[in-house]
Amino acid sequence: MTLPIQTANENCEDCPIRHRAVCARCEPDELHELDAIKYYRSFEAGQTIIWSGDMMNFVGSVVSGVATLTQTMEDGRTQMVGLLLPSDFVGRPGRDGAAYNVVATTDVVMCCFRKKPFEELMARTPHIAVRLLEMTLDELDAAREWMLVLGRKTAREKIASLLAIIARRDATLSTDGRPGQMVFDLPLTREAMADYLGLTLETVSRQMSALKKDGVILLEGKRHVTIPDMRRLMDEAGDDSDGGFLV
Amino acid sequence: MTLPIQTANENCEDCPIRHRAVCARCEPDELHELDAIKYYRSFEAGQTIIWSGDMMNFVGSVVSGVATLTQTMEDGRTQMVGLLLPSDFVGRPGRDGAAYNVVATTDVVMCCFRKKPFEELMARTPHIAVRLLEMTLDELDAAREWMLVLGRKTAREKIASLLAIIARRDATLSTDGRPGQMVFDLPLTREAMADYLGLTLETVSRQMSALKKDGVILLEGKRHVTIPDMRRLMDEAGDDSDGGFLV
DNA sequence: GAGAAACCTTGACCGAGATCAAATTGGAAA
DNA sequence: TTTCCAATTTGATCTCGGTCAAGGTTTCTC
Repeated sequence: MTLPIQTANENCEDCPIRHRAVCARCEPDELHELDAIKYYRSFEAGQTIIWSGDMMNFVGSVVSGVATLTQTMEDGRTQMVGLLLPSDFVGRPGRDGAAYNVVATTDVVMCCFRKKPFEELMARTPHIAVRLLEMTLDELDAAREWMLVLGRKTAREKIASLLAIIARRDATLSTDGRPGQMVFDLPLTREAMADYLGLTLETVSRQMSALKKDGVILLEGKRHVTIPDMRRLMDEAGDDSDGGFLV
Repeated sequence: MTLPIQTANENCEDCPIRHRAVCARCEPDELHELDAIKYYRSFEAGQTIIWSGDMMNFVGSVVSGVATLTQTMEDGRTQMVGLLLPSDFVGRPGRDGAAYNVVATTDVVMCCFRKKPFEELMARTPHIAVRLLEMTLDELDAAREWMLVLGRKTAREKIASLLAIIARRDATLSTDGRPGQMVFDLPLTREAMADYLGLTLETVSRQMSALKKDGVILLEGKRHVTIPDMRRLMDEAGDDSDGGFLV
């Protein structure tokens, strides 16, 4: 499992672009040039950041908060195709139209660059493009991993897969520090989970209840989740390995 | 619809890398350097080119033939996650292990570069990385488009979506040149179609028969397909637009 | 051209997940 | 606290696509 979910930056000062998305190996003058075309934008929870089809005159990355990428059919069926977390990159150098809706699920701050100057800088600076290429290849792997989930897994396996991914991203070890035990708050509603998994929210709810009844997860309230045995959860997810979890 | 299916090169001499994948804007000396680390490999239909988990000491692109990217669960469920056609790029600069099986569905010729020198060249040559980034972003868009198909479309819509994609890639206009009419040979077995669509081969067969009965497609034999009305097929695919077909 | 082996189609039946329809919970506002 | 409303759970029923099974085609081999 390698959805585009990543741990927060470790050494970020003010803008994740600087060291994760683009400039891990930038020279000072390149950083200065990036600074010159950089600006920040804030969004409230629920607000749409980008509409599918919009002109996009910027690229950027998430500084804080969570946003989702979704595609929608005209009859309303929607499929989430990605999750944007701090340090994740948005936008396409070399293309103007946005391909999906980007919606803030929490309050979000983005660090943006005007597209034209960014592209020009990229054309002169190999490691910026190389870094973006690496990130994009990671996202592609994640999207393809998710195609297996969507195409071939059962509802129970889908839920377990999603919980495993979220746990990997931002679970804390429980207070008693039992190895393999993880605790976290779900950052998604049941409906958002359903949109991610290609299910209905009723099925999500039923499978969450089933996993709880079977002791695979513990629930306090609707959102607070404890995984007593991560290995067990991975088994339920049907992953043929540890899913990269222990790598 | 923008699966990683692309039309064949228009100006290719011997190696698609030269102008599509990497070197559309290469200087002569860069081309020469690429030549120095380039070699060709041939594969027979049915042969596995890369096993998931294998060490990959090369990157490259398809010169001729068709290959598939598949992921498999230990119980045998498999999901195709990409189709490789002439000019498509394979491999990850910056990563050693392959993430999926790559299988030749026809005889395939690949143009390969040893990974280390390729990475070094890329680190010095911005437009190589920029070009690969553009291609990878296209593939990412395609994968995400496919997530909608896998997660939210009905069996009939899935089949129609796949036919539309294949038609867009390599259909010829019919002899009478009727606008909107397209003719092509399916490059996939029913089982491969099922693996692409997250269905069983029986369901694929039934839906093909249904589309035929309803006049959406005409079949001669099992593989030769005529689309009398492309617009009608797009409607059956449930796409909210022309799916990029007329762009 | 006979036989074999893929490949494909069709039918009967079943079940996982969708749909429709109430409850129930829980957090925020008053 | 009480009310309210969105989020969630649970139940009853239905349906699409899966599963199992039997033939039918096409292609390859000898």
